[in-house]
Amino acid sequence: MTGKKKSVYRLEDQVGHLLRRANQRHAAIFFDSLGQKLTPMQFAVLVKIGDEDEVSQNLLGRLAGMDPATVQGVVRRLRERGLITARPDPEDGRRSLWSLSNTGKTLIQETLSEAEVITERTLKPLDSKERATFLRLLRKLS
Amino acid sequence: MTGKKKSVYRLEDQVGHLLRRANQRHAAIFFDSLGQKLTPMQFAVLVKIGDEDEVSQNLLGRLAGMDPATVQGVVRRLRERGLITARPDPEDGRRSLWSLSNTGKTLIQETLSEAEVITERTLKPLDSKERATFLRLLRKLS
DNA sequence: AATAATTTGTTTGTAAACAAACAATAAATG
DNA sequence: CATTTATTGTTTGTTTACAAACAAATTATT
Repeated sequence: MTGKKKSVYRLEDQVGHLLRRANQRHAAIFFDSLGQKLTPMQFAVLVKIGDEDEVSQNLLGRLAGMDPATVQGVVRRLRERGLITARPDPEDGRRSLWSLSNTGKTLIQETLSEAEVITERTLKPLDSKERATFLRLLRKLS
Repeated sequence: MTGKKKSVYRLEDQVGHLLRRANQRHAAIFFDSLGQKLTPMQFAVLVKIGDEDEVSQNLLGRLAGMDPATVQGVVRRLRERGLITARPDPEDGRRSLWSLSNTGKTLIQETLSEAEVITERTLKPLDSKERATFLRLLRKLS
């Protein structure tokens, strides 16, 4: 009477679904506190440009984990708002080098502490030990 | 000489960034195996309609974790492909009740086992115990 | 029954996300 | 040097995602 138990596909148990939901929750938390100023990706791009001083679009995409076609739009909108500026790379005719404008620098400084609160709020359901475990395993999946 | 250590905001350590990256990886795995047939959300919606037999758009959104405005588009495209059909709810003039067409049922049956492989591939970097831990903690964050 | 509040679904607008195809430049290879 | 290969960035098209404002139908309240 033994046999293979019929597997039921439950969407809410799938890792993909749960990752998506966790992402949604984080995005909502982000929007709640910084939504009037920046999107998560705009923030990420500003942080990364700030880290590196000057970066090409392609490098920026690799640093922030974005497709080149996606970088395009994010960078354009930040430029339109005067948060970043570019100069042509003297050594490579294809590239332009992006850096933070003063407005951009100010905005990042203003929002960095908020960003830490966002991370804290996102991880609130986990205690300190769980957080470490979760982040360690999550890193393996990314 | 003690003092608060200056906190450095590293994007790649933030839970939001890692969740996003893990999601990206999962989406890529999904696309690799089912990308020519369905998107992750189309698949999720089909599964959920199949679970419930008949559902309204709003309920569908809650079941699959989607905004009503997002459900719109997903449902429209599935209908255009003849994978789902609707009838007006006789008891509520606002609703329409959606169900799988025969084509939709067939497609789900064909793809369900692939979906399990996708989950498996996504979780590959974790061993069995890590998977259980990860899913437990991830659930707390969604 | 009349009014208020809720629920269901739509529309518009903005922002990612990425495949696919492409042009231009640079680097490697013969 | 000439050709091939790789890199950088763009454009187009499709899909998801959600805020915000809205119309229509239902339910609750007075």
